[in-house]
Amino acid sequence: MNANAADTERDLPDIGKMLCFSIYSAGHAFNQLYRPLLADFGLTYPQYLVLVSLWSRDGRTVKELGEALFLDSSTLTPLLKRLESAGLVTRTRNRQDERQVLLNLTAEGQALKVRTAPVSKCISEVVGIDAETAQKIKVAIEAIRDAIYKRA
Amino acid sequence: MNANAADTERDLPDIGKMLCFSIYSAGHAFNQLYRPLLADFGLTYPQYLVLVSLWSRDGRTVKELGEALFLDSSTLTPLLKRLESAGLVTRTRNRQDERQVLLNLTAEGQALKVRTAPVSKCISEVVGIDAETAQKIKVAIEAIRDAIYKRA
DNA sequence: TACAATTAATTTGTGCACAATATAAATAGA
DNA sequence: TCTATTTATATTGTGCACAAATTAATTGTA
Repeated sequence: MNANAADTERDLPDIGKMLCFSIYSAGHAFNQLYRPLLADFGLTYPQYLVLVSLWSRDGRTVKELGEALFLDSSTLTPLLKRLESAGLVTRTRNRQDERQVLLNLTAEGQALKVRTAPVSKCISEVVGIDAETAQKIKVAIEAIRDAIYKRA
Repeated sequence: MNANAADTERDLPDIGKMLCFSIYSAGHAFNQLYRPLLADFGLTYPQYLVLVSLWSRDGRTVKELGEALFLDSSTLTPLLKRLESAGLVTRTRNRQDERQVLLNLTAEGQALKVRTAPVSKCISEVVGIDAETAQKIKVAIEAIRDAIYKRA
């Protein structure tokens, strides 16, 4: 193999060396880990993330929720309608600004905060790393995510 | 706030503290970063990952590809049909075992290996971290992914 | 050789995820 | 005030992602 071929080889993508693929595949792994646990409550993983967001701050608009989750309204609107159909959230137009839709948890939606508590405990047990290590990895991944969104 | 309330609070999920959410949102960020770059070649990010896999080992079955990408055939079959329609891969039943479908790159599919080389270069520039740091993060994420798949 | 069990791929149905577009309300400027 | 622009949601269309069920081929076993 000559020098040029070696140079070319070095730049070519290899699935085993791609950081993006590790993130992509780990995302699927988490989804599959959450799925059966959340299915007991009739929830999907993205729906659970919406509820987690609302549990810490209720009464937000779709846009604010989207900023927290890095999702836009075309993803959230149908998802929120499903949560509304399930009786977990209400969607009401803001009287002060009729463009906005305010999201509020119902009593049942609030109650899931406590009822689903064992889920997050189970997740951290399976992942099996200590809080500090997890925090370090999380910060590193967030830095990458934020770098991408800054440039793009 | 009494001790019980503090204990309860500690266990409740917070989107800002969840490692899984950083992975989930970083995955979307990568997808959005790749999208316009790959659109020039008529590819989606998952389609690109399939091609990357085949570039390093051509002639695999759907099952083998799925094991490499952590995807099952119900995801891959329609994706591979689209790549076939685009003239990038061929799908042929294995004569030795008619249950299997062998995947092979066409000349055009092979050619994309070189033509898309600038894409991965662009990605690493935007992510903007050195190879060693990226490697460390990748290994940590893979360990989490593998821990999940081992238990689930 | 029969025929049950396993395996590989496909099909079906549901739910994200997102670009592009549409709609309607609020705001800004002339 | 009138109209152009901006903003917040919703809609449409395409493509993953996966569980569950289906089909067809192979293997195991009596």
